[in-house]
Amino acid sequence: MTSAAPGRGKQAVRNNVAILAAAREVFLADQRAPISAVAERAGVGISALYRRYAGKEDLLRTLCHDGLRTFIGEAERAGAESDGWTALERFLTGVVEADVHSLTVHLAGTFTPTAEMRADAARANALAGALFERARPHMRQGVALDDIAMLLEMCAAVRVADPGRTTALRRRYLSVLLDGLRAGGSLPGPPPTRSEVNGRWRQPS
Amino acid sequence: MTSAAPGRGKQAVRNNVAILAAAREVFLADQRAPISAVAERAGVGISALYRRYAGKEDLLRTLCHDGLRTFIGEAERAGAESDGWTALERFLTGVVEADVHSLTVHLAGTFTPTAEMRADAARANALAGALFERARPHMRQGVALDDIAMLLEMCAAVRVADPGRTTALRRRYLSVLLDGLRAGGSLPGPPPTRSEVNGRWRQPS
DNA sequence: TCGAAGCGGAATGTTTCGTTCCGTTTGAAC
DNA sequence: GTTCAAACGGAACGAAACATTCCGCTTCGA
Repeated sequence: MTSAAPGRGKQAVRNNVAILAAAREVFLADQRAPISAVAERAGVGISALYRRYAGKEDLLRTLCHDGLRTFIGEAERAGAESDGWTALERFLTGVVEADVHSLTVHLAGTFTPTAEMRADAARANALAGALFERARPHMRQGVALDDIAMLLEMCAAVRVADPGRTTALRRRYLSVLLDGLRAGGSLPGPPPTRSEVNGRWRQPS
Repeated sequence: MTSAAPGRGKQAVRNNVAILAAAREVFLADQRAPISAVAERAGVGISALYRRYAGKEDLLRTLCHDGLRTFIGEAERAGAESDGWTALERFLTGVVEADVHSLTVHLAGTFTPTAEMRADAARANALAGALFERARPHMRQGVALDDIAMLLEMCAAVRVADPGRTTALRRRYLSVLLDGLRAGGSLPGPPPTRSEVNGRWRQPS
């Protein structure tokens, strides 16, 4: 599909990217947005969407999978830091800035995950777990890996009209949270369980 | 409507409460829930709803206004604490436990506020501002009142299937946030502006 | 026994969307 | 310049989700 096809090859290549970018923006702003909003934002007809994706669910799944891969990439890159705390900090900052959480957790439940996605999710979890373990000595007692997932969720909840400001504010509150993780004393109650954190994913039927 | 009416007075009184409680539960779980879900949860027919409220918007407005009053009540009660930090802490804990935020901010934009609501909102703001000022000496530099609004929003984003666990987890992360607020050092970027925080409210047409 | 206050829930009308379909456009190959 | 498969745009269609209305039935104080 590079340029050797008869017909509108160039436009098709451009649209491949435009559609994914538009879908990202639209579904980040509203996970329940209609698919027509994606087409409109991409400056494209609806048929251009259906030529590429079998349906809405397929598009959402693709988007979510992309987010998962970004998550994995951030984790791998941050793992190169020599200091454990710095690594975790860099990882979380990267994830928050990419707004990966809105692409993954918030879209979960709107589609049936593939086997490959579940494998990637497991890998993502392992990487995050490793980062967490390295950073644990720098944190207060009782903090668990699943706490981190919830903190990311909290950051994703920060949202104002301007996307740039949204990112800036998230950085601000991630900073508060990270400082809170290093404070002394113990935390009230137990951390979330694995199933509480993963409760959003739809089971493959 | 106590018991002097002909017809089904007793049932009506019971339903008054049941419907509001059901609406609270349903709309806390999903702000876009259909009104029929409220009736079902209350164990009541749809007409019982429409006898009391002019429509969905009216019900949502009532619910939101109740939340606003709870917010004010918490602020007044917490204001009685002698220590400024303890007062803020108690206030925020109370607000988070009552899940007031999901009832107010999350429902804003789904109805047109009344003049009385806007007056109450102003009063709520003033009370929160007073609590914040008293606590400010205990907090790191650069924290603003509007930051507090965002922190509440972040807590409201914590949600798992079991409501009891949801409350417990929110307490846990509120604790992290509060410790983060007292940490040293400055925060990245400016706090949110008033309009960023209030952007959700629909203007009275 | 009466009848007004309440109620349940089917019926209605509307809006919102996902998906399909078909006529049109594009551009590489000849 | 002509051809034709690849792509498109967007109207049309059908299904689903909802808010609201309506009407016949129930309850219970007088």
